[in-house]
Amino acid sequence: MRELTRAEEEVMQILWKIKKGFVKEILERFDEPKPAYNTVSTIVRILQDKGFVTHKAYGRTHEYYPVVSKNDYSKSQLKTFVNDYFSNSFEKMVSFFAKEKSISVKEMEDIMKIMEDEVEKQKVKR
Amino acid sequence: MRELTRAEEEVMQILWKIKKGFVKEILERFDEPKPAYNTVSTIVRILQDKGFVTHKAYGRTHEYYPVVSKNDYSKSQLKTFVNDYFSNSFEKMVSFFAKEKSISVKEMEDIMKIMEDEVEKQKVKR
DNA sequence: GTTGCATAACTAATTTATTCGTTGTATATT
DNA sequence: AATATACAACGAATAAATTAGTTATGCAAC
Repeated sequence: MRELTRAEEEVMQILWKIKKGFVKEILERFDEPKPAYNTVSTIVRILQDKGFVTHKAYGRTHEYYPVVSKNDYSKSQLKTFVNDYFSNSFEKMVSFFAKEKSISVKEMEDIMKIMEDEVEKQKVKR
Repeated sequence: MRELTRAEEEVMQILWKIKKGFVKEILERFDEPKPAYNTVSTIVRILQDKGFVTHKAYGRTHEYYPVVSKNDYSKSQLKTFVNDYFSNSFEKMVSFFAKEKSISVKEMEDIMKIMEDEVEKQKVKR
């Protein structure tokens, strides 16, 4: 999956949030100082070329919406990250952050609960 | 912490791996097609300006080594990622990947073990 | 000392990304 | 129908990143 540049990612984050929108609506979601209308319009068209969004035309105006979901993109991004920084091991990554105390006890307990359920589910399947 | 560009990250990954090295040694680690010596030299000097590496001079030649550890950089990167894609919740991220089956049962079991230990450690401290 | 080689520093060239002005066209307004 | 408005498309201008040529300096070999 192609990478998003900074500017492109910012637009995607907005589109993921609002689900669909006209350039004008995307522009509104930008923090000050807002870019020019044309800047957003250009970025959106680049995103379309890259296959991240598509549009529905209402006469002359276009309503854009994501084709690549935030989940799919984040999956691909984290995969690259885990590969580059934790030799492709999720376990290494998670345990690193657990030991670094970047994950609170509460979070760890919640994660463990989810994992227990998942492990159970996988076992049942067999 | 500043971000690394693609080219910069590639050099850092090499430096993190070899611990320290002269430009020539860094160059050797590149896959074909290797960039020009000067390209690597420039990137390393940019990394120095950005504070990611420093050097020890042996006469006219410089031996470069990382100032920012791979751990520190990955921590900062993942923090940004979790913030942007999982509203700053580690738990959301990990459980998303657990449910996506990007984490194997074996990995989950190992992670749970580590978390149990960590939770225990945290509790003892109080 | 002179020549040749290795290297860092500097700088130019190229590529990629970002930003936005201009233009043309469709639609709405009068 | 004429004018105004809104928008997408285009493309120019700028900025940032990447790549590598050129230059200057130090050191080694002779």
